[in-house]
Amino acid sequence: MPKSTIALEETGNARRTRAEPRLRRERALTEARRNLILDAARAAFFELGLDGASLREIAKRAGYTPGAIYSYFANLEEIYGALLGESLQRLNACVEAADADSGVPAELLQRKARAFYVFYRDNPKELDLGFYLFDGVKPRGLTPELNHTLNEQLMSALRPIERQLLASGLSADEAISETTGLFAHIVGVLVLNNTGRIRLFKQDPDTLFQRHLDALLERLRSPRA
Amino acid sequence: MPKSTIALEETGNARRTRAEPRLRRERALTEARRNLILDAARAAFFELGLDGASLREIAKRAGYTPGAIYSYFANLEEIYGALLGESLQRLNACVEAADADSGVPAELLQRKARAFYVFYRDNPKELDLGFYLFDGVKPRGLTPELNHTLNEQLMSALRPIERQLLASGLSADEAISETTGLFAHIVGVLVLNNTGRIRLFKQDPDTLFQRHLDALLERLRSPRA
Amino acid sequence: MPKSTIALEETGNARRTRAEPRLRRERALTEARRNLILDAARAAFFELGLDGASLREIAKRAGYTPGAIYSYFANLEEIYGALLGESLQRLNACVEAADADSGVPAELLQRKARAFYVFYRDNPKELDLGFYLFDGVKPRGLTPELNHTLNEQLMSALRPIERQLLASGLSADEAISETTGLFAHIVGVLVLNNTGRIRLFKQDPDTLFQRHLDALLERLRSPRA
Amino acid sequence: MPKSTIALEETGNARRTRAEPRLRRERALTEARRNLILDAARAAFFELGLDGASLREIAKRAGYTPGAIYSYFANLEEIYGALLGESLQRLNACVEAADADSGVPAELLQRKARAFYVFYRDNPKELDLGFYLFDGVKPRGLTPELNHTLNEQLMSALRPIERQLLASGLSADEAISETTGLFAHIVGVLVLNNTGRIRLFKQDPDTLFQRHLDALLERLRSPRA
DNA sequence: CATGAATGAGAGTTCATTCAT
DNA sequence: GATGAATGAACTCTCATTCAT
Repeated sequence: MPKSTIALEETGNARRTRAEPRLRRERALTEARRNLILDAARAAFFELGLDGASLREIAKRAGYTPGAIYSYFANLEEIYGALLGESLQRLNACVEAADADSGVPAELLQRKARAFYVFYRDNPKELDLGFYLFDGVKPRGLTPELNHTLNEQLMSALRPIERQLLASGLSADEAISETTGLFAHIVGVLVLNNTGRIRLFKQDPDTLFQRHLDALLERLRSPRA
Repeated sequence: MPKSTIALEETGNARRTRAEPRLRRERALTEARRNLILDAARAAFFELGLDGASLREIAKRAGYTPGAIYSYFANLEEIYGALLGESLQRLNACVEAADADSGVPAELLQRKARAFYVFYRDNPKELDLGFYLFDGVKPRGLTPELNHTLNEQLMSALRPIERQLLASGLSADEAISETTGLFAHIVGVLVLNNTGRIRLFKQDPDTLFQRHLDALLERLRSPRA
Repeated sequence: MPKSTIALEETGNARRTRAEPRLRRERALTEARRNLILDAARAAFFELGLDGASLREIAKRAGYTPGAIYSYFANLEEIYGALLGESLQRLNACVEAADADSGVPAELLQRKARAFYVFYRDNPKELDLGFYLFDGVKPRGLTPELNHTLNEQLMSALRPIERQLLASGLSADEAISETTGLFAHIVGVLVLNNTGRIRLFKQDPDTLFQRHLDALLERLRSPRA
Repeated sequence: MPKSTIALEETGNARRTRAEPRLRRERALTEARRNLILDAARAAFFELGLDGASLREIAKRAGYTPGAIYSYFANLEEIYGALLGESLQRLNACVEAADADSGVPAELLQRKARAFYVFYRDNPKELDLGFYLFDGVKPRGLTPELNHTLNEQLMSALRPIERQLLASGLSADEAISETTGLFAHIVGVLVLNNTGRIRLFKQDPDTLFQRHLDALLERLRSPRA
């Protein structure tokens, strides 16, 4: 029975069916090469910053001629976009992986927030990347769809935090507002840290962040009347 | 006679005070022209951003040819540095000018903090400028001395805030820590705002900042036991 | 048996006539795909001009990848050549289709000439195509044989005009000379028109052409003594 | 008296007055270098055609690096424009220089027209140049002003012909119409000649042009009733 | 002090063509 | 027959900086 079914399937679009393995393999190879280029781009970006991550530099690191890159990406900005998308995916994974020993919302909130903070603290360049590509700055490369996707990914990474704030008794409005505030604080602390400004004040970012978190938790425990 | 005059000029800052009128005039002119260039640079930077404020563009706006600029600045980065210094001076002026109706420290604190926030909210490009030039990223142009001066100017702009925190009863350590936290928060909120990220969350920066300030004031009123 | 068949196929054009059905079918398919590519090329050329009709663009429109095109054409220029051949075929058809109500040579001449003129007036890009590929400019692609064929096609399109001039009483030499003159005039008027030069003089191409035709007809009626 | 006048002139804007010789010399040098680049461009264009006259090629021939060209021309198209302007100037000179032994309008007309024809017959590439830069094809480089100037130059070169037609008794409308027709004919004959098409018909351009001219003169002599 | 020509390096991008698969 | 990755060369243009004048 199965056999005849297969046979039936093979008549008609047999060519497509038989070609599938090859197609799959080639698609996988293409994907792999695309990733090699992204690796090169990421490395260049980490070592040299956005300005240094020129298309030529990326191509060189990937072992390609500049023109070859255009088989995989429409233009340089698309590479940046892909890099950012990838980065946000890793961020999401980190935040999702963060877990608490107990089921207490406050503790889970803390873990999620710390995961977010630590991700960018340990990968400072990724913060730059995120802020390079923003609404309407560069005309080409960052299509509205991609922009939308990237924004969604960012918001998705913050959702676990928002969820714990809701679970802690905040209203929807308050939850999103506090989430944004926390996000802003993390960004601020890390920007100051990355630019060496925090050292000026003889502070360290971890303490600053923890203090902010504590204050937030405290506010949750005893809300203003 | 001439000899002793020369000798006198060479001691201390005698050169400046007793300088021949011609020298003094020329020095003033040089200073004026330097400022003309800075004006042009600032305008270019505001209108076109850091990328658009090329040396050529600045020269054109200043009515100079590119080469002439090098009579007043060692290189482009030095112009950026000077621009930042100037910006910090204006920031300081804004913060100092902020005053309270009453003498209550909490109110003065609020006014000073708001002045700081508003300055960067209304001049978003100056924030970029500040973060472009940071420790050890760019080799040339930003000398250690200039870096030190700029850092001092930044800290000076925050000192009024720190002072009010002290006046409100915080310890020296706490005061500086809270100042840094406030600074970080402002930076974070504005970076998020400038990059269009705040709109994502349907928040607005003023509310976010005010909320943070309120929480701080609250903390000052009823400190944790 | 097979052997003798092969031998037969190899003599003369036996191969084509006696070809196995499979071969014939494949040849027909190849021809069809070649035409698909030419259709795509023509469309690209009409919409984007010669510069825009890149091999990539043609391939994309034909639903092929760039490499595939080389199964049907030796290079890009050969495509242009084929396009021109096709264009000349359509030109010939237009001129042949032109007919007069009466049998008066002068009227038929006018119709044929107008048909020629109108063809290029309404398809200005085809004129460009014709002048892009000319003697000895581009080394590759346009073989002497192809060049010969194209020239024959062009002359063939002008032959009806020449024939009517002969029928109107001109000598062979005069006929060919007037034909060339008419051709030159049409080309000149249309080049001027396509490049916007005619508007400069506030003239319109149709009037210009008609005036020239009238003068020619007048000359035919009352030849110089 | 003169002396004191001079002295008076020198006070006030003395610097400008004294600097004049230097300025003049430098301006002359700049002009000379600009011309060197134009020479290189013209040579490249004549030898390699418009496609071959790339900025790199022009720079190489002028002994410059590509970037240096931009001190003299805003972009490649501006070079083409300058080349065309120059060409039209020479055309104008040729037409103006053409003169007749007698004062008969018909003869002068013939001389002027021949001058126009001969100019483009002997400099066939300049015809291409003229048709490359036309209304609204290329966005940059050919500014509306430049376009206007070039158009004026072209019309100016045809004006002597128009004038003789008027002198021969044609109305203003007829004169401009015949001028345009003559222009079209010259263009047509030469395009056919340059692309090798005239040889196909075993004609030669000079005869073709002369025949057209004769027909025109004949028409002038015995106008249609 | 100021010019502005010139360098040299580099930017992103496009292209016809080739060729292993 | 068809793919599509890859080359290699080319393209225009921009830039900070230098330096003879």
